[in-house]
Amino acid sequence: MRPLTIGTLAKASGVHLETVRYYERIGLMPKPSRTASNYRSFGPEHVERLSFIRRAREIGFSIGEIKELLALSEPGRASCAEVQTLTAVHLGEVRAKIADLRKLEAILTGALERCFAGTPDCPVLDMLASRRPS
Amino acid sequence: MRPLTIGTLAKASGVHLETVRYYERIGLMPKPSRTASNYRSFGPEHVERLSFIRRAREIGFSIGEIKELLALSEPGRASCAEVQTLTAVHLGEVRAKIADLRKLEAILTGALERCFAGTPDCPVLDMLASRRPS
DNA sequence: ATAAGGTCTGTAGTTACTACGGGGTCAAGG
DNA sequence: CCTTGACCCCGTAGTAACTACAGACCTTAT
Repeated sequence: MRPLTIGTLAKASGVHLETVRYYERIGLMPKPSRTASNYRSFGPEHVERLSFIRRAREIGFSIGEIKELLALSEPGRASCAEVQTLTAVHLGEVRAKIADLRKLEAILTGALERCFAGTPDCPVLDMLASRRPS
Repeated sequence: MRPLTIGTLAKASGVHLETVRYYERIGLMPKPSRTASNYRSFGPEHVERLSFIRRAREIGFSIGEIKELLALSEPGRASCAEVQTLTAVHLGEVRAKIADLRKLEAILTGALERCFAGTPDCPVLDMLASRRPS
């Protein structure tokens, strides 16, 4: 497997090309070597790291959290416990967000149901105008 | 009730002071009249509008959507149907987000459970390294 | 009179990208 | 050999929705 250009790496990892450069700028990806004509030159380890990052982002980890995960995943750091903690914190955030959204769902559903009941004024606007959540 | 300063308005409506100025800049709040010394001067109608905006934001409407809601709520526009549509669209988005987050919750929970089972390698990092969602 | 606290403007920082503009480079076809 | 199209370079600016200054001015109370 010979060196990949940034475009090939982007396709291989499923990350937008400009995002790869962005990750390099913020230090999430290492600065790669360059060809004679100053093109970035990547290897399979970059595909792996970038794919890791993409999956972690999809699961909702922040860039900061991913930096920690990557640091913890370096060989020699028997850090499962710390990864666990980080994941548990993130899981808590996800659950909190779900709870919030369910409340919103109930509010919106309630307002819409009153709409279909054919009330004179608009129940959605009423709700927004005067915090009557029920 | 005499005119309110921006700080009083902010407290009365529950919106951060700098956010009030921001809303004015982007045209979400009207430009208020000014005192002789150039202080903004607000009335109760501003408290109402700003509270409406805050509640709509809490329910997750975007600034753009709130602009529409405010336009639709002006007297003379019997627009309950349009408000309904907007709300239904938003409700759809909320439900989609809940569905996404529940998937994430399952993934994270699964990874953590395998952790507690005391496997040799870190299941969370394994999952991120090699898309094995099960 | 002075000190504390409120307000003014404009600008920059936040998160995680995405898009542009103006230029250099590479590979294939004619 | 030259051109055309696709790729790459860098730096900057834009996105959403704020939040946080800095430095100046004003008001209120002691």
